[in-house]
Amino acid sequence: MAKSSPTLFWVSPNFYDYKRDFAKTSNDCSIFFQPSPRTNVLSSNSSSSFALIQASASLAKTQTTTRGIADNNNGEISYFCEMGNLKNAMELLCGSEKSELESRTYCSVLELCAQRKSLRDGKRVHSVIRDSGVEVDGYLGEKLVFMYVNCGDLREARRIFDNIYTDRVFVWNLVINEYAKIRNFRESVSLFKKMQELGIQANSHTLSCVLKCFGALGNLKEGERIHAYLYKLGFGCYNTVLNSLVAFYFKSGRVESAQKVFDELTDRDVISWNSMISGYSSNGLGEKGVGIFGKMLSLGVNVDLATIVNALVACANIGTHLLGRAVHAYAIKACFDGEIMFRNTLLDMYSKCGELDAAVQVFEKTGERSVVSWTSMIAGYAREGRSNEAIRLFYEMERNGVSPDIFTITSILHACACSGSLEDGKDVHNYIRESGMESNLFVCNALMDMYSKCGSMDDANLVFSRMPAKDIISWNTMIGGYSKNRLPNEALKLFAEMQGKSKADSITAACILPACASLAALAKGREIHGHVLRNGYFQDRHVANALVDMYVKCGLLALAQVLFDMIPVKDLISWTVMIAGYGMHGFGREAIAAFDEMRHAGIEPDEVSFISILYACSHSGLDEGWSFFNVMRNEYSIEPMLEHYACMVDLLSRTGNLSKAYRFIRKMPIEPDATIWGALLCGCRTYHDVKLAERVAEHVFELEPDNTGYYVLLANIYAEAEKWEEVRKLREKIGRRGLKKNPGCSWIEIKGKVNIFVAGDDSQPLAKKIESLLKRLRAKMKEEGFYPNMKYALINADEMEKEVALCGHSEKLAMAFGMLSLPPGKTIRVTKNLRVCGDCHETAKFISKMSSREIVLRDSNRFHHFKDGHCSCRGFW
DNA sequence: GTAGGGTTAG
Repeated sequence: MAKSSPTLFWVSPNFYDYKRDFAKTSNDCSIFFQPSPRTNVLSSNSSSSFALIQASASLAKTQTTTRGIADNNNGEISYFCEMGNLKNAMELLCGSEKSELESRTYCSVLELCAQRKSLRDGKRVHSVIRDSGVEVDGYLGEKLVFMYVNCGDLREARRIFDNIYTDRVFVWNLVINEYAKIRNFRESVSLFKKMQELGIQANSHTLSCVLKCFGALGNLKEGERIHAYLYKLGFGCYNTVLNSLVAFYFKSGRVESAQKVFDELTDRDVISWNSMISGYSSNGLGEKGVGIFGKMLSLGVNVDLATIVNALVACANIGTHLLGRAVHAYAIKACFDGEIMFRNTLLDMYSKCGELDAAVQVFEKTGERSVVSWTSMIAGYAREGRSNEAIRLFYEMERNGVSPDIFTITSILHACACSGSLEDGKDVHNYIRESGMESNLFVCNALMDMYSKCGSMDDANLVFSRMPAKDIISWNTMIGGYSKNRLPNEALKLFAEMQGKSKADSITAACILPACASLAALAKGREIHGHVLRNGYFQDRHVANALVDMYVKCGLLALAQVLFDMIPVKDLISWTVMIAGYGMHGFGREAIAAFDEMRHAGIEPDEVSFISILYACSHSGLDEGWSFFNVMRNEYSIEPMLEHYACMVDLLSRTGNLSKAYRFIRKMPIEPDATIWGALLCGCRTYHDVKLAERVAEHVFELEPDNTGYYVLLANIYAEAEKWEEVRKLREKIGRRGLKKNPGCSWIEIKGKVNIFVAGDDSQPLAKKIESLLKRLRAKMKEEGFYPNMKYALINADEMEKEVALCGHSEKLAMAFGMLSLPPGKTIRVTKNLRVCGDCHETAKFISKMSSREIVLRDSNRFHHFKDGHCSCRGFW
């Protein structure tokens, strides 16, 4: 296709084709536009207007003098006002006999005060008026309101306004508009309603403002009523009103209604067109916005700075820099490129289109950089994940004497959060304190997010607790922060505290569900599920995924699967959660099937979904794991991370290929961590390879010298091989190190209450009953020959052996508690913080057979479903 | 007569 003419290009009904074509054929976009240079306002001759003022002033002077010196000062004051000499007018006013001053004189001074925005002088005039005892009648009162509004003292303006009971629509508009300016739209609307009750008819100014208010308040119904009302009042062809209506519909997301109003607008001006461009892009229809810009050009509509700015925003919205470059070229020819607003928008457009280098170029060529220029650049770096450069720029900005504002602060905090740089974040926090921005809601929310992402929930909580006002984002940030930082109890506590203070939304649900999942707090999770259903939050994919994950981790795999099937459009996360779920519950085959189905659905797996599938294979002892490992590297070019290697070592170890696993670790291109060696150590225990275990343990102890679990594991290996001398040596080694113990702990939720058990703890209310139940069980197990491993009992009872002997007994206590507290036949669901111990595993099998009830035990590694004397892990754990 | 509608950064 040949290059199209500028007109053809822009008015094309099928924009996409042209866009494609454009990208192929054009490098120099400027040729598509033929702008006429903008009229330079500054070059117009201002001396003529100055002469006009002088002439009228001398005329006033003549009039004053003809009236005579003996006359009062009213004329002279008015003369000074006309001259614009506020100082002299004020001096004369204050020096005059109060009784002589006329109402119209006050009015002219007030007018000038308003014009000069001098609240100080305005207040002095007001005080003179009060002293003089002149009646503040309607007209003077209105002037006072006008002055106070113009000088920015809305409180005082409102006080006078409420006292004068004016029926002049102009004055009402003044106040209504001022409330809208400070974004107190409710007050504007309330005054508008009052005005209507009083029978004061709105004019076009009123309607424009009120439409803006309803747009901002998201009140579609009321706005539509104004739409009908404005026709009734005869404003149906006022472009100012219709422009507001267009903006209102766009703001309310009613693109078609906006379009219709625009189509029927006969008297379109540049603002009408600009509103269309901005409205389209703010509704995610950047292409249409750019199309409107093209149409403006082809129709020869004069564009202004706002047009260019809006067009660039539309380009940024589409995300292709080629169109943006075309607008850039046009703007240069039309002489807009010196405008700081244009440059800032241009910079942002390039940065959002992924052309950071171009953005830097614009930034560097911008002589007078405003805070917006710096902030856009910082945000650009942060967006690309180049946090360090963002932070560097932040300090450079300070050195250049530009003060950051709220936008800068939130952008830089975001950069610190992304790079996890707590120190820089704290520096920024110091700056925030010094500059008094600590009470700003946005700043606080960004601060909490930064601290949470940098892993310091204590700091986040400090900010949270000192916030003067919190919104839903503040709560969600904290709850989500606790969840992500593995502080599920704190998350649940805060969620409870939130009740009655702020209404939970779908994001809250997505933030709190992982906490329920991590604690296996099924009752709480179900409660939130109810909340999700009542509010229709299941439509939110984050919520749906979090719900599936919660049920997976609470042990209700079947329910998780039902919910998963109900998700209409499943994303990568949905699939990954389900695949991991199958894996955790020992359904390796199902995990593989789900993985294949996901790929058939055209969803590309990422490194996390590969961890899920590799984990599933290893936990079910499936050799297919190897083919997935290779597919990941060869087909998807994903470099294996420690987690992937750990799965492979686990798979080799479980399937008895211990020396292969050892060689595999040795050949890893990245440094193995304790988890990897630990996986092999587990294998050594399963296959009773003491020799290898000793070699492996050396690595493990070197990498994680303080992790008790690994010492216990090695001790178990020795004990099972009846190497008591080695057990003793190990004990000595541990004694020298003075290890912190990580106590085994299990919990079971009954009627929503979480009951926690620690090994050896007999302070539970049912402790006696639990003890005797376990005694009876033990005896019965012996009787039926269900007790394969009595080796633990041989160990001498001192501290180390006690831990070995008692290891995992907390789950036994929890299971017994479940048997005593739950009705017969009801599934017992127990969660443990460490891996389940072998003895308890046998006990659980026995209980499931003897009492014919299912036991679902979640340990730190996976799920064990015990039924009829068998476990779903089939010995793999 | 005085005012109003669209305008860059999170």
